[in-house]
Amino acid sequence: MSQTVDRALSILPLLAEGPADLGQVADRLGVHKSTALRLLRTLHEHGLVYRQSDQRYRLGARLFALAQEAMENLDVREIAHPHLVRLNESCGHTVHLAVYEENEVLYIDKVESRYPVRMYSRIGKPVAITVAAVAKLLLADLPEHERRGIAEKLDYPAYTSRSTPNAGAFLLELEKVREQGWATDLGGHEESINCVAAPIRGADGRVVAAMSVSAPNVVVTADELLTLLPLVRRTADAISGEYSGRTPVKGTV
Amino acid sequence: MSQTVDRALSILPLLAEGPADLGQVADRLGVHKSTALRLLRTLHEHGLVYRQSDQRYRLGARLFALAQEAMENLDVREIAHPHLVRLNESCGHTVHLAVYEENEVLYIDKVESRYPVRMYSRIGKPVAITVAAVAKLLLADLPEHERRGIAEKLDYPAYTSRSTPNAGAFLLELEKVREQGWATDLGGHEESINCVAAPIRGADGRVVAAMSVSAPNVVVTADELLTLLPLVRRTADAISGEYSGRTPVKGTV
DNA sequence: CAGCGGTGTTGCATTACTTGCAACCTTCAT
DNA sequence: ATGAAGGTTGCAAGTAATGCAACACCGCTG
Repeated sequence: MSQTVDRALSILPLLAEGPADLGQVADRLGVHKSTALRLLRTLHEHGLVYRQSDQRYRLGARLFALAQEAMENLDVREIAHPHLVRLNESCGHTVHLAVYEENEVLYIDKVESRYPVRMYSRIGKPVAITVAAVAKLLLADLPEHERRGIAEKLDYPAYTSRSTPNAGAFLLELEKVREQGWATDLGGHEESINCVAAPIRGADGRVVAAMSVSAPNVVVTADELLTLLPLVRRTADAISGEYSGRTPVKGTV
Repeated sequence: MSQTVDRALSILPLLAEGPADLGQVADRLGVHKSTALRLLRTLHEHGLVYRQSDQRYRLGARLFALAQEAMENLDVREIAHPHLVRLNESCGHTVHLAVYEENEVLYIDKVESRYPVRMYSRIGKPVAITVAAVAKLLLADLPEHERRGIAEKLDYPAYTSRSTPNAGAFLLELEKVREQGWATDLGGHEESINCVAAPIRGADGRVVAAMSVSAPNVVVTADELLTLLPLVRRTADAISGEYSGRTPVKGTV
C-alpha cells in the first residue's frame, strides 16, 4: 500500500536472518544504495536497527522491547502459563501454547520436557500448520469459507509418510477435529513425535488459543500419550474458564 | 530522514501502550485518517500490527517472531571478536571467550598472548568448570536451584592447593562472584597462572558469555593482573551493549 | 607511497508516491 | 427509519522519495 514503508519493513525479516551491510540490503530490496541507506537510517533512529562496529546492520534493542510489549498484550499467555507449568509438572512432557494470527500459527509459550530427549521447537516460530495438532484446532474454528480459503492456499510438505497430503484431506481432518473438540498429531511432523492438543475458548465460545502435550516415541507410545487427553482437556477448560472471566483465579488442580 | 517511514514507525510505540482505533492513531500522528489507515495497512501486511475483532489495532505476533529469530542468529563470538583483539593489543595477554551449554563451559574464542610464555587451552574444549573464572561467572548467573544441582554433581579435582575443594566452597564462591560482577582464578587450575574475568549480558540482563584475561606469574604477578580488571569489565560491557543492540552510535562513524 | 577497488555518503533534478479532501459505505443506537 | 460515528475509496495536487553521479573513505597491493 505504501511503497516506502513497505520497503523499509522488508528490511526487518532480512536482517533477522543475520547482519548485513548496505550493499546486501540494497540488492535484496532491489533499490539503489542511497535509498537503502536512508531507509536504514530511519529504522536506526527508531532503534529498530542497530549498527555494529563493523558497520553492518542488525535488528536493534527497540525491536526486542516492542516484542516484549506485544507479548504482554497477548494476555492468554499470562493466564495460561501457570496451568501449563502445572500440567508439565504432573506429566513431565513438553507443553506448548499457540495462537492463530494472519494465516499463521505461532507458539507463544512453551514449558520444556523434563525428560532428557526433547523435541525441538521455539517460541515465536510459525508451526507446521498442516500437521500440528494445535494448528488443526485453531483452523478448525474459523468460519467454513475462510478455512477452505486457507487450506487451498497452503503447501502440504510431506514431512513424514503420515503428514497431511493435500487440502482435501486437511479439510476433512479439520471437520473431524471441530466435532470432537480435540486434536492429535501422530508422527505427522516428525516420525517419532506425537502430540495431543485441546482448545482454549473465550467467553463467546470461539477458540482463542490451543495447547498441546508432545512426547517422542522413545519416552511414551502414542497410546500412552492419549491417556493424557482428559488431563489436557481439563487443563484447557480451566484456562478457558479463567480467560473468559468465569472462574476466579482460585483453581486448585 | 524518511517522513513516511518515520510516521509509520511512530505507530508502533503508540500501539505498545495498548490497542487503539484508527481515529486515535491519526490524531496522535497528526495526520489525516486516510493516511493513518494506509500506514496501518502496510504495517498490517508485514504482520507487525494486528487487527483485533473489535477493529482496533494492536502489535502483532510477527514482531515477536522477528525478535526471536534475530536472537537465535546472533553470534556472540562474531560481535565479541574485535573487542577481544583490541583488548589483547592493549595488554598483550591471552584473552578467552566462553559460554555455558549443557552442564559444560566451553571456550569459543581465544586471542593468543603476545608473550613467549603462553598458557595452554583450546577452542571448543570444556574448561575446568570448578576453578575457571569464566565458569564461575556463567554458573553464578543460573537460577539458584539449578546452580546447586550442578555444583553437587560435579567432581572437584585438586589441580593445585588452591583449587575449589568441594560443592559448599564452590557455591559460596559463586555467590560472591554473583554479587561483585566479576571473577578471578588465582592459581586454581595451574599453580602459576592467574585469570580475571567479566560477564557479557544480553538485552534481558542474563549472562550469555564470559571473557577473561590470563597470564602466567612469570609475566605479571596476580596483583598486576588485577589492575586490568577495570579494562576487562569495560570491554565486557562494550560487548554486552553491542550484543543487545543498545548503544546509539549516533552521528557519522 | 601512489594508485586502485570496494563501500558508504551527499546534493540535486526528476517524477513517482504520498497526502488530504470529500464523498461514500457500514454499523450501531435511538 | 434515521442519524451519527467511524472506516474506506478515488482523485488531484504537490511534497517528498528516488536514482544518479560525484565524492569521501578506508584497506590493499604493486
